Amino acid sequence: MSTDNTKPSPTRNIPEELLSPYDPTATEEAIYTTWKESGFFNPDICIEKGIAEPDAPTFSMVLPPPNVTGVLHMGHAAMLAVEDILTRFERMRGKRTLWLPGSDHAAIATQSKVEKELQKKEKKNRHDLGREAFLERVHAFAQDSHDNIVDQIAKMGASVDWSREAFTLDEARGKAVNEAFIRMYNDGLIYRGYRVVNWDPKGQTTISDDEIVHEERQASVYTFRYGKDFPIPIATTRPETKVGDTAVAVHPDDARYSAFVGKEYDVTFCGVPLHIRIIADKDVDPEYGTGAVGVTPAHSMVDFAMKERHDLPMIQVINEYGKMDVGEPRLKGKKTTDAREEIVSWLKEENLLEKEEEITQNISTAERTGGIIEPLPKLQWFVNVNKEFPFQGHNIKGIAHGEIVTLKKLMHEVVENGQTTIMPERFAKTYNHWIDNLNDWCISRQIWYGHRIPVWYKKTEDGGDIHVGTEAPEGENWQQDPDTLDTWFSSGLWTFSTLGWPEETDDFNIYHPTTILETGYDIIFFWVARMILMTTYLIGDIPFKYVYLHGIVRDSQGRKMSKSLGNTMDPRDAITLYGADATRMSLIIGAAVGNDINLGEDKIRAQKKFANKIWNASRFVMTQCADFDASQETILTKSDTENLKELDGLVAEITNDIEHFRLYLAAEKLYHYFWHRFADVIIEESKARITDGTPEDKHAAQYILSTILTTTLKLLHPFMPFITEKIWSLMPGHTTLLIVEKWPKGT
RNA sequence: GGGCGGCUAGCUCAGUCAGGUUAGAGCGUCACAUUGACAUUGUGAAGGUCACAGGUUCAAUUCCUGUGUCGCCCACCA
Repeated sequence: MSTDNTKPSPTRNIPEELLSPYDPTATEEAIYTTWKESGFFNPDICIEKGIAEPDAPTFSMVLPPPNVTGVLHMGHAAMLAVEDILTRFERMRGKRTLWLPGSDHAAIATQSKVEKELQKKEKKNRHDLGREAFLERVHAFAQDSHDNIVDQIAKMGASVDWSREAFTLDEARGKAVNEAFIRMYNDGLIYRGYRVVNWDPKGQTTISDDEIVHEERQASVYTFRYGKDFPIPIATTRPETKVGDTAVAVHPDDARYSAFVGKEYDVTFCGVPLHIRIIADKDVDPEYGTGAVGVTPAHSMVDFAMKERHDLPMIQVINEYGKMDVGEPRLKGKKTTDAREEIVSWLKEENLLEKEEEITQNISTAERTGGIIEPLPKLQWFVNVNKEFPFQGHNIKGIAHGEIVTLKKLMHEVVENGQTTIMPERFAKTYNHWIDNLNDWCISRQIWYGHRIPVWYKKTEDGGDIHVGTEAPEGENWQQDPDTLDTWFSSGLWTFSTLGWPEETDDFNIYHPTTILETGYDIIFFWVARMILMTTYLIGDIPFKYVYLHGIVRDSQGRKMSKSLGNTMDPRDAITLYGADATRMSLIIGAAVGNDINLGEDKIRAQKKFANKIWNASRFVMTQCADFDASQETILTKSDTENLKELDGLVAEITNDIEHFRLYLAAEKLYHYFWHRFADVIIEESKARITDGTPEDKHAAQYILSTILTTTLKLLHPFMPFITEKIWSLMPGHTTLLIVEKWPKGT
């Protein structure tokens, strides 16, 4: 430092630390440690220390548990900022405030990540290691990610109660998962069924409908007949599946084909004998293609549904590896794409192909592995969303105890009756639409990392026994189901599994239902809907009163951040360069509920300047008020009174905005007020009064400055916790922490 | 195919889901000033037919209808 000491020093009364420009990196870690050690993140300690009354209203929220697949991105940072603002606000308002952290094992995402690494580094797959050894690897990876994530959450300043931290795959959550599964099984809401499911040949597991991503591809659609004498031509994009056809469906009113309905034909299709029945089904669109559909019950969900309606046979011709599984040597063992070519050339040879056209079609791929979904018939576990059962709870408006309901009905009801409010409102429509089109949820996965299905099988002479329970029953040879549960099954329990359920705990009684769920709109189906499903059924109550959906953080041009575009921004870098406070502010300003956030570095830099402004203004006020005597009588001028009135107005507005989740507005107003009213005008005007004014005038000016500073620091604290806490600690007479100061009230 | 959202200053967005004087902010740009809280500064300026077209109204960026455009979600017309 090259500070020369020759100048008269107006700064002699301020603490050393305030002299240099604000340096977030030097401050933040120590401040976070102070908070953590104070215990104020934990509501029990707040009550113990008199910060919150024992009977104060509660504010509770779970942290959407980040996946233990790596590090946090800007979207997480935005989420943490919003949630921490709400938490700090309510804590300062004296509520019993709980923000409960944790992480998600993210079954398939984590496993496939570890598998990829294993393949890349050691050229091994999970079977080379075996279940136990492989799981050890996954656990080590998950632990590592977890530690990183915890560190990042702290760096953002999140005031989560670490003493209650949970993990979706820990022992306590395992109990909740088993309890939920067993109850649902006993009520007939979970069943095992042989159905066509979404099979991911790459990940070698089933996945749910929601884990499918549609991708547009060019494809050929072929119009042909099974044989020369077959009366009806059909069209398909997947000729290779046609060796599994057992019917041709036409519309009941289609005059062209009505004469054939009910007839049966035997043909040999590319060497494979087929027995085809002509059926009439209203699901067939007579306008499309030839108006006739080849029905392949084993390899198409719609066709499977037709099979159920018309009692057709089902022949599986493709196996789990996406290879043909039929006797004909031309096809057997071939990949589906190769088999397709074989069949097309066979059709040409036989002169059966009538037309070939190019179309764009949507192809189903697996979200995590990118594998192309192969619909296959498999014996799997499902949650039945349409099954009727008597409602066991008491806390859902409009539904009486014992009333016959379905899971769909419960999910609809709590949003419709206003018990749970989805924000922004438009997403309630999306939510309802999703429920209306919801099919049974396939919850079993053929992967190793996750909650093992609590079901036991035993082979017997006349088939087998099944037992649903946490432990194997008495007797020999019981084998647990090798499959694990969809990761969202355990996250669906998150609002209450984290509070000790199924035990009757104080935490559960006090903090459930939670006040608000803040999460990204991209997981409204995966998670929000599943939580509502699980909670309404298992608890007979809502999981949360409000759902605050935030958008996606994009780059400054509105593009999605992605590694391939090279426009990603690591929150850790942003924090290092500009500080956590600036990073938080940049993610809040301009981010209305449900809107995507365009974030450029400029925006963060601007907020760092703001932090510096706060720092310097505070330093100035402290200097000027060093000789302020609070015991002296204050005579305010008219403009002083107006300034205080304006401050009161600000307090009221900020309070109102946060209460209504308009954080972006509150942040902008604070920014504007502090900089352009307080610093630019009020402080400027005070300068002359303090240097040249009468003692009374000087005193009044000092009173105004310190009052405004004190109040604005409180208002700013939820948004910029580190710098405000730091300044607070440097102000004379402050021995307590700003984090638990009382939120200001307008007069 | 169904549904949803955006379109306001060069860029990113506000405009508080109850229409009304010169439509706001940040960043950027330009000019000037200042080293006595802060050059991470101050003052000032330029810059907008509020996508377009109809309609309702005394009055529309704001309400209604339609069009265009960009984007998103859902959906196995084989």
